[in-house]
Amino acid sequence: MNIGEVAERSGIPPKTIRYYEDIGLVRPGRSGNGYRDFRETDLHKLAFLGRARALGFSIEDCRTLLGLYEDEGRESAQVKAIAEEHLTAIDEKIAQLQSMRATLSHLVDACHGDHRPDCPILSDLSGKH
Amino acid sequence: MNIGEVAERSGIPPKTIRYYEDIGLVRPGRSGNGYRDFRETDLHKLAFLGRARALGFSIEDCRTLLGLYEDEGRESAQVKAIAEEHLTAIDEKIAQLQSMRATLSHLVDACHGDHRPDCPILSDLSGKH
DNA sequence: TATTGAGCTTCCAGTCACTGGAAGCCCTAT
DNA sequence: ATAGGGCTTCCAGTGACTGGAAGCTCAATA
Repeated sequence: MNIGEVAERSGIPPKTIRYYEDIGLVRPGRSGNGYRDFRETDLHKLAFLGRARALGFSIEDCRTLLGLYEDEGRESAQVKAIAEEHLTAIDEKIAQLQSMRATLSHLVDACHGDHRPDCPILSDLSGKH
Repeated sequence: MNIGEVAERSGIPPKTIRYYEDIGLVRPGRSGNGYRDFRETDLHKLAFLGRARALGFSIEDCRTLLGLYEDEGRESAQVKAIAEEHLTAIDEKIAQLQSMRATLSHLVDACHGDHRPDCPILSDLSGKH
């Protein structure tokens, strides 16, 4: 399978697939012409990576998860630990964004947004007084 | 004022202040010994930047906001437009994170997390079947 | 057979907003 | 004289790609 077909079937762009090979996440073979030659297992891996990335796992987490996936002797506790840690990180990010959102939303509501220069948003950013 | 004092009073690390000078956000003078020499207005600007960054505005947004802040002839509508656009972006990020969170949270709950290898998280990532 | 054009290759650079580290100057206190 | 802390510049690395250039391969068409 050439990279184009794999890209289409996995939903991952060719550039990204090459990058994943660079950093050792997949190791496709090569055809006589120098083209990458992907097997079904490579496609499967890439789809796995696509889903893991869509859940926000870092590349290093993905690498570990892929390793666990291929390790018959894994303990589900290892997987769960990674997922829980990631979940905590997501919760922290959400909380941070919601805090920004709250402040910003107040400021936007307070700004009349017309041709005059007075602006509560800028006042706040400048330290109010 | 030397960079150390400005860093302490603005809450922005010296490295970051130098970086802000590099990209033209602040333009401190220089003392005879080559040290940066900050005035109160520079400090004020840096504090402004710190607050804007804390609300998640990009550096380019910060540059624009700073420009508007210093422009007596600004229209508050310009400021509000930037803030509203940023608010929308924040809402999109929150929605995306919440969607990840929901999926991941289900998977974590479904995983018993013990010494056995069966794992709904990995099953899901691998495409289930 | 010659020539398109699409698809593939590698390599380099850029993104964003810093951050770490190295090498070296300046200033104050002991 | 020396030690330390603070300051300077410059270079490189972060994460995860992404864009672009130069050039090779392949299938189809004129």
